Amino acid sequence: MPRRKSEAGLEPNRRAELLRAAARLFVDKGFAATTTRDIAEAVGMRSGSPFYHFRSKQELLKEAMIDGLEAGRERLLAAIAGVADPERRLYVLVRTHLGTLLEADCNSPMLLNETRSLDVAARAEIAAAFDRYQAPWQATLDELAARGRIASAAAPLRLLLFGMLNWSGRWYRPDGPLTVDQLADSAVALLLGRRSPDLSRA
Amino acid sequence: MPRRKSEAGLEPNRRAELLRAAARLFVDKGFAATTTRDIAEAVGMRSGSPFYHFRSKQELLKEAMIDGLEAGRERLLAAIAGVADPERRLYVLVRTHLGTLLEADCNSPMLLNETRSLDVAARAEIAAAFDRYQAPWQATLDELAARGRIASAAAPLRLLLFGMLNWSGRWYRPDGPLTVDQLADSAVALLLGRRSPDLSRA
DNA sequence: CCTACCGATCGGTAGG
DNA sequence: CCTACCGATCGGTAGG
Repeated sequence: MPRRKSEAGLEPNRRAELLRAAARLFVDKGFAATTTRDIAEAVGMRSGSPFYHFRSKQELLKEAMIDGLEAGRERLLAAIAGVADPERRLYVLVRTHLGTLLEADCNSPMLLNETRSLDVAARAEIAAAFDRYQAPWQATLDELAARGRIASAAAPLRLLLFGMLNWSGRWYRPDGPLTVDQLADSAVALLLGRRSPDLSRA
Repeated sequence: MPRRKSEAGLEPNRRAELLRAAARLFVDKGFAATTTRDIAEAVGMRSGSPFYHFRSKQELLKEAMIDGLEAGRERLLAAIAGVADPERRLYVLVRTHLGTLLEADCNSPMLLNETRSLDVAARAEIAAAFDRYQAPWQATLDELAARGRIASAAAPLRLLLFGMLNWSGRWYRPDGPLTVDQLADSAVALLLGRRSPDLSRA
């Protein structure tokens, strides 16, 4: 069921619409299993039309990933602005990240999966965007390590942290027994070595 | 470059060979991006021949996943046999799981990703196999919780744990600075709330 | 397990 | 952004 016909150029940003639809489909079905026809149909276009906006299916993926990471980064920076206490800041980072992953309609971190579908040049762009996304995390972990609240801000800890958060995109169900707030609490408690007994019944 | 011709039935188990090749390719390129021709070629068959052993590409995936989970489970059970202390047993579980994931040539847990490509019946079989895989973990976590060494053995903790372990399949490089032993140490230290200062330089 | 093949689908393009 | 289309590839099958 196609949407209304576009009025010859009056449509402001079909490109952004395509990117959102593509991101959603890539997350749900995977890059290879998603058809450019699926994407076109999702925004009410004909099969060839996405190629008026993007050179290739790969470019659609690359742009969707970079846009998603950049939007996520801006959400992070806005959320931690003025949060001086590093423990509190870690919580805000975790909660905001889980929000992007589990609540926003474009859970971009899950797309990191699909980097393998890109060529070397595009991979480098993704890596750079992900580094920017990681920067506020690294700063906060460094601060926590300096104060002795975590053992180390070195690679293993940061990667284990992203692992436990990102994997939740695979199993978390919004209609399940666990709220995103509770999940964020559990993750932070685990990281900071607290017992968080209030969650033992979740 | 095809292998030698099979001598009419003397070949014992081409089926298992196909499953190993399929698992490897599915992990590396993803299910949808892997061609049944890729799989055939990997074991020196012609394009149509895998369908002599398997009804469909989906069946190949399902069998590869179940075999992988079952093999992983047997490795787990063998490794923890006779390990009475639950903290030590947790370490052995983590280390063995990481071995399956990062060292064995069939890192089956990564295939859990591809469950979405299966129909409902097959998904139920996978879920059952994964439950069997999880059983020894749950028992150990319950024991640790009963002794107060972790806050809770409820869902969030177990899922966060699998998350941080499984995600490592995405970034871990055997030729990198981190050994699998060190990674296992970091993960267990995080879980049990220890500081593990010996890893602060990794 | 191979040969030979089919129908369907897919990414992408020409030309407007 | 649509119409109309192409070449390539893919999962799967018949028949031996």
